[in-house]
Amino acid sequence: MLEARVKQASVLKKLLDAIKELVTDGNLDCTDEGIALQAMDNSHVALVSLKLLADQFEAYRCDRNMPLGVNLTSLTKILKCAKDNDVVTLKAADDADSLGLVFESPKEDRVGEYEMKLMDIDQEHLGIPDTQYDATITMSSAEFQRICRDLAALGESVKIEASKEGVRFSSEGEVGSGSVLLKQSAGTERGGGSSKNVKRDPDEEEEEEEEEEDRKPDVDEEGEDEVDDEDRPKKRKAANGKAKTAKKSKAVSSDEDVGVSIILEKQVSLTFSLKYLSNFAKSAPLAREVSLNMSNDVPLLVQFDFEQGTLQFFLAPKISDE
Amino acid sequence: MLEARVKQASVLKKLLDAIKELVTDGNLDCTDEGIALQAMDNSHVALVSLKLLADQFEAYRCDRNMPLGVNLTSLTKILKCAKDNDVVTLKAADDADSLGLVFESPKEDRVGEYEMKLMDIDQEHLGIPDTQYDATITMSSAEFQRICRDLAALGESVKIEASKEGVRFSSEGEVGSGSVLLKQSAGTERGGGSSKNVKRDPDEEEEEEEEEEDRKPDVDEEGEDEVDDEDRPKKRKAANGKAKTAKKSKAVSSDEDVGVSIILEKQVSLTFSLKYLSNFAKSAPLAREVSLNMSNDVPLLVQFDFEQGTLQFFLAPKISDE
DNA sequence: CTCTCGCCAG
DNA sequence: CTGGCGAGAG
Repeated sequence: MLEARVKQASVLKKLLDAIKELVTDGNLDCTDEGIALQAMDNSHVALVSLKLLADQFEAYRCDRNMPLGVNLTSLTKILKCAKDNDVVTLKAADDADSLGLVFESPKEDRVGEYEMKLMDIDQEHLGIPDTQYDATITMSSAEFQRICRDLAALGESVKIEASKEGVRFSSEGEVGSGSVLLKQSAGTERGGGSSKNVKRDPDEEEEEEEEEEDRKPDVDEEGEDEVDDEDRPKKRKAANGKAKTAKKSKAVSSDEDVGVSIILEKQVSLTFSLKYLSNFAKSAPLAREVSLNMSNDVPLLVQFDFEQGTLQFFLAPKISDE
Repeated sequence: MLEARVKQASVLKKLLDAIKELVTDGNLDCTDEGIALQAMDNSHVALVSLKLLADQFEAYRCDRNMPLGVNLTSLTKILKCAKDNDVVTLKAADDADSLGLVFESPKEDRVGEYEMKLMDIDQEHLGIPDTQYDATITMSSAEFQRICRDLAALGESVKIEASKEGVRFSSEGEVGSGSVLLKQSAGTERGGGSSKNVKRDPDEEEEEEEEEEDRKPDVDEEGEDEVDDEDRPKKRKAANGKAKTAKKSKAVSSDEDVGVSIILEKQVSLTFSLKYLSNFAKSAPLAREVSLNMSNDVPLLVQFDFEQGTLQFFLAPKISDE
């Protein structure tokens, strides 16, 4: 059986708000590691991958792996019956054909109990390769959302160009064209080689400043990128792990300005459908930061790390990237 | 002639928002006691009864009883021409075929004068029996509205079950089923026999506690209900009066949490159309509290007591209560 | 989290 | 034309 307790219904509500437009049905894959959902969007263009970690639940128990086929529209409806601060408990018996949801008010004077019918969903579970990206941009999720909304007023697609100086989002259409350039935050500039300290956590800046002196700042370009290729990926992976951990502790605590950080192996310039990016950006309420991970001619990964887990979106670039 | 002055146009606006969907035409019965409107809803399923008391008007004069047949849709349109804080004066000459409305800004620097055509409405004035109900639930009107909205997402009807422990609203439909249980607020639990002090006003709790010792708390079930039937109704009626008065003084002043109180003669379980209940719940802006009065197989009374009077809705239960 | 505005459906 | 729903702002 499954029994998973979430302290704040708002987290689940935000998650569903974030993905329900892209995906209407999907399997909640429940294991002892947590709950995951992976699905192509309705038009099979984008991929959504959600992971909720077992140890980040208020309480979690899953005796047996089970895929719970849910209609996300229905789930959204039912979650609307919970107030943001309610404690939510998800329950499913083995082989159950319904998912139980219990909403308890913090004062425990109000209990809502709901049952949602489940469905069988044939799921091609896609393995997602653990790609190393040429450019990783970390920025405020709200800013990302704002940029998508602004540029969507102009055109259908956005060109994202990442260089050492910053990242440029540009779009054009009937009424005109526009672009937003975000400069890398001071003190965080990194070339491809100096990739150990990835996280833009202000608390870590001192440490980073020191290490910077032992390194070669701002000198690496594509040519050099080739030389130490066997070494770097491993380092970067470690850094990513650190970034994630640090972010989790911050997501709830601080609301100071999120800077823009760019980790660059190689300049990239890719064009994406703004319709999809705007949809991805709806996850902004989940996490202060978003990371955009890009390599030329490879699907973009847009990732939100939040308290309870990770939400990833993948989207292939438009072919004509000009 | 009639001349009735209301200090805040917002009250009238809220009233019309609350009933205009149910009733499109009705007689404003003006007497020296005040203004009343009673009408079946458009589909003749529910009954709406509004009473505005003469002495709660800023000024009130009615020389002669007169029914003013108004189209509530038109009245709503005209009231939209008033700002919330305007002082409204309703005027009607004897045998007039129109109702005059004057909107004066509080600073008296703006006066709007409107005339609305009246219509002749044949009205079967229904006597509403002064029923004693087996269960009276008093709760936050906002919460009531919320529950109606939530459950309306699931099904067409709601089963309301009142017991000593609390009240449960439940509904089911295509996507699943749901129920909300509201527990009676602490210190307010009452059986049917101890029904003199009805109001859940915290200020009165001490008094209630004392009197309770002279009574038989929580021991009455159906069997006993029969024995003192001649005695209890009178007591309870007095209590209802008290409740109303106390509520009025609170409606505007405090916004502390409204608890849930349940006065129970007998457990009841009734099923109602959520469409109608949701419509009733639209009156929530009028009053912090709502009372649901139920007896098995008898129409539900949903009552809102507000500063200027009382708004009641009656709805027959669905036949299949299960 | 509530209220208001704009969009979509009946 | 009106009401319900979803999104954005205070």
